[in-house]
Amino acid sequence: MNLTPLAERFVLHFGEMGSRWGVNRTVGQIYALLYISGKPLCADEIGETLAFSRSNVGIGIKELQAWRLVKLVHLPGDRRDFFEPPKDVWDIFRVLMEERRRREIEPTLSMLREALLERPDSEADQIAQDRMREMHGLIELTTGWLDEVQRLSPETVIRLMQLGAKVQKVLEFADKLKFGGRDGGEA
Amino acid sequence: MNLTPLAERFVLHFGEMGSRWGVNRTVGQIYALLYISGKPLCADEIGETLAFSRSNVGIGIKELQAWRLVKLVHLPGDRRDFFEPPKDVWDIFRVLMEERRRREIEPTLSMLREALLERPDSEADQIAQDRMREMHGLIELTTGWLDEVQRLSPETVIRLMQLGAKVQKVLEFADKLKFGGRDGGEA
DNA sequence: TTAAATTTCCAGTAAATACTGGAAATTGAA
DNA sequence: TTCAATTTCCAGTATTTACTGGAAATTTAA
Repeated sequence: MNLTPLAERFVLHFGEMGSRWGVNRTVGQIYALLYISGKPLCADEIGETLAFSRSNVGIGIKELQAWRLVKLVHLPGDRRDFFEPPKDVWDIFRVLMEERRRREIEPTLSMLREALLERPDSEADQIAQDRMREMHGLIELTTGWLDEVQRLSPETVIRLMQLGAKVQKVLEFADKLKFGGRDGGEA
Repeated sequence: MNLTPLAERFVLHFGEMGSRWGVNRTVGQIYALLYISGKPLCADEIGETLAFSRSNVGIGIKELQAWRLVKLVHLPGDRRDFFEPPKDVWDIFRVLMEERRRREIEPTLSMLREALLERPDSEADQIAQDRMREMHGLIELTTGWLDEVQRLSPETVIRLMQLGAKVQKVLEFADKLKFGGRDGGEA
């Protein structure tokens, strides 16, 4: 399979960006190719198009599967493995957020929880623990919020985003109408 | 300067996590150390505490400055450069979001904008461009929302987060009261 | 059960990144 | 202006990560 100049630019860009997103060039390019192809591709097709060795494609796909960004599909009458990304771009977004959270946030949250259980036995530890408590509070708040948002339908989330800063006005109304914080009471 | 076991765990953890956040071990550890120290540190102190060469500390600090995660300060009667992170953890959060957006999102947005201006001259390009349009729409929506949210006070953002999924109820009210989308009209 | 197609694994190699120590440049007090 | 303190730069080395080709294992149609 041969790439059009348009497709090639897209693929090369994702290869470059890969490193900023925690994956290597190969993985970035493979994902980009699958994303714009509009149909499932098999490992050989990918390797041929991007000029990667068969093994390299295999490793890349395995990584994308670990990210839940591509899934394995089978075409009737063909025993090869084919791969495709989630159809809906919102699904991709959600998965990406979940995975990044799992990899980048959760380990730190665990560490902080443990560290905050200990009794500080010096002034330095006292200060350090205070700082950790601040960080912990922020992470709890934002991940808790993310949990809640994920329970909303994509349509609601879209509406919310379109509302933008006007949400402040809505909030002021909420105050009057006694919509409180997450405990349901007033602030 | 010597680390307590508590502080050491924190520092080592951030060293490990660094790679997942797009910085190396050195940078992660330096930042962690500055974060929990509660006072500005100079390069020598950092290098001595973490057992890094003086140059390595210099490079690491430069990178943290590029991220706007530490700032240079001077202590009276001392000509050495001292460094400290923003005091407020919400500032750190905001800067982190801004920088990640600038590095991870903006380049892709530019590329998509350009690619979408072109006239597709094959069915494959047509499909590819459709996919790019989807991605572009999602990014525009979310970054536009982020822009708006940044205009709110931290207190408002905190309240919003604490509201969580209950925001849906508020939105339903907003509907009745004719709070519309970002254009101010009704949906 | 066999054999061809396909995937996974692995050892070796290539490339990129991180790190060091020292030399050069810069800074600021005297 | 001088000189000591401090920072920045740079070349070389070490470490880590990426990639390849082939061999072994697995799968499935016949």
